[in-house]
Amino acid sequence: MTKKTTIYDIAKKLNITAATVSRALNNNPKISKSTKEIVLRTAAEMNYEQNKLAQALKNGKSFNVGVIISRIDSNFFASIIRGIEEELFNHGYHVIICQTNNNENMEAENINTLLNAQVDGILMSISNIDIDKNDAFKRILNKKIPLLFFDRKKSIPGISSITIDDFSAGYKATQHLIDEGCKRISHLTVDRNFEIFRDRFLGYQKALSDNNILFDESLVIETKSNIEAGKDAAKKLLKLKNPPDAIFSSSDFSALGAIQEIKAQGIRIPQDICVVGFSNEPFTKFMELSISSIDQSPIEMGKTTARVFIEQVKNKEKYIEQKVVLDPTLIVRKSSSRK
Amino acid sequence: MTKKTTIYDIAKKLNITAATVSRALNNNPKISKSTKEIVLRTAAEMNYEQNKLAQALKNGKSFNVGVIISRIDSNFFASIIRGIEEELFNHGYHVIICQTNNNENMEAENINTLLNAQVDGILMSISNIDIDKNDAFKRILNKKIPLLFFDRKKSIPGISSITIDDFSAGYKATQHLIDEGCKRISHLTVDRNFEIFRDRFLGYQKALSDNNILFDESLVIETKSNIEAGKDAAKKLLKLKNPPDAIFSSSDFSALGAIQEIKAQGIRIPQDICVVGFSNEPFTKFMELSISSIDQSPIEMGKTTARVFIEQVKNKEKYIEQKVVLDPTLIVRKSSSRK
DNA sequence: ACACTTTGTGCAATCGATTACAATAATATG
DNA sequence: CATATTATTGTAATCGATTGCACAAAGTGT
Repeated sequence: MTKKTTIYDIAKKLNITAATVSRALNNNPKISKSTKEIVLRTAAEMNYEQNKLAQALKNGKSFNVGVIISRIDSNFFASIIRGIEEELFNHGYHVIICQTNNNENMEAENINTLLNAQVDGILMSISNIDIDKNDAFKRILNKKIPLLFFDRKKSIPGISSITIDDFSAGYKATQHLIDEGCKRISHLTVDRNFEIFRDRFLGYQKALSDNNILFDESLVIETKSNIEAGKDAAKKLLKLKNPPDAIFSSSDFSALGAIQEIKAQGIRIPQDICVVGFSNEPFTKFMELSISSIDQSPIEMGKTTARVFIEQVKNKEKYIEQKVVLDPTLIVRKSSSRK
Repeated sequence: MTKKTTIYDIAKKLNITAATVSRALNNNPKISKSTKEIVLRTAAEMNYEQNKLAQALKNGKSFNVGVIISRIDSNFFASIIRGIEEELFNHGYHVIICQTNNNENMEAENINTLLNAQVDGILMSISNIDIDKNDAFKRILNKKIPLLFFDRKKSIPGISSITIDDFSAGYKATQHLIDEGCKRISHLTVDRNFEIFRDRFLGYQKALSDNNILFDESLVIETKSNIEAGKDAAKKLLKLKNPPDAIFSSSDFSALGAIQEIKAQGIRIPQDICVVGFSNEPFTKFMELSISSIDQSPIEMGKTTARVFIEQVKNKEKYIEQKVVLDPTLIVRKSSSRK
């Protein structure tokens, strides 16, 4: 069978050295025009293709980038990866996907195997709040390859991050609900140990206080990001002696669950209760009772992450951490517009 | 800074050879227990980690697998990748993602760069119907690394594929519509040059004839898989002198578009027209007027693809192509149940 | 015509790990 | 005690490409 041809094969055929072939292929200026031509031609004839592994080993650069997320089958993360892949492909990089399922051990394991695979960088949305206390994490820093956070970040000096302004998003959503005439606004949060959820919560609080609405702890519920959790949260809220007239959820999925529960109880949306979700998952738009949500422009987030990575690779010495903050967009739909 | 430690560093420290270190680390039976122990201990102390690149170069095995799809930001493909990643991770493989956006040139380019990167296999849903006439494709065969098709396959001798039974799916959906009392059933197809779409169409035809319903070419419309295309198709159908009383769409997205258009024209679903989509995208379940659809169990499809790949790698010699056909499940929802 | 710079290639080491073969030490056999 | 075995470890080549240094041929200057 056709065993792959190497620069040695080309060299032998032309009675020159592999070194010369390598230089010719890399368009090294020290090689004469005539040799370059014949090498190039011969390489084409012999169907030569560079072995990236050998190159990677020699240069210490694999042109592979690891991307770690909790799970890929959510539109948000899939879109981010789409953005990353598209952008990096143009620079010759390949994207290696890893999922943690929000498991901290998995996250550490993923980091380790990616490092062993000699990736040139790691782009991740963290699953472990205390990632900086982790050995795997320290290995990344030791190796001095770029590490970037997107979405779920942790503020660590020297590490760039690409996020949306979650505080602003929380503020916008809440202000919108207030503008619609809501007075008792509940907030479904996830784990506030993560900066993104804390910031959304803080934005929510700030909007309340800016509008002289008293913050009521009992209206804040910590849930998982899924439909069932949203239903449960809604049940709790509706049982209150003084139930809310609006819900701002940090997740589209729990927002959907809440909506289902609210409707099941015969309460009207948006007349009785307005709802705003988060992430602008496709289904929020498609439903007859479309759900207002915060768009995080995930493709753009992915592309930006890729771009920052590329910059970092190019200016290794004079690298300065970047904290890119994208603007969230509130998308008002039926679930929260009373006009 | 901490430069990575190699087996040579360990060897030097212990006054032995790198060969011995390598053997000790690989648990080679020829190495004495005592040396193994001290090597292992020293390796740990020095934070040694295997360089997979060097290993890959030597062994001709990178433990990377390329996955090529049209785009990752659809639930169907994202779920497949989830399945593939989860399964392959357990066998030490990493997944490299590539997107074609249904562009044939992109597909060829992706194959080429993956091969240069020395992936150990390529799993793909094809974007190019004539892929077998492609040079990039021939390179895969020449290299003798496993190539598997999932979802959009092309029947090529020697190449395994993992799909659902699209004929059966088309049949089931159509039969269901007939059972609901529909007589004039339209079919929205995509590009019937792809086997999956042709098979769905053939299943549709067969169900019709099995029920003595005359096939009417004017009820078959070729569309793209998106909402706008679905709307356009519905417009055409509703303009017919004898419009359909059911639509079986090969895509959930065009089904959704059709539904929107139908409702906009004041026609009732499912009373006047029943609709069945394809792929069981999440939104089909979430909508108030939930959409019947065919579930392709994408995660399972991904896992199966990964498993077949692993098998193939393990039995290189006695490898026999496999055509795995998973069973599709019709999920009946409101858009097509008249009871 | 001699000394010196260019220009173009070759030599050989290197990246880090693996492995066939050789060699030595340790133990067994008669 | 000499030889045959076996158990361990070392030597060196290999995977494929890159690159600093050396060197020969050709060109330039005086």
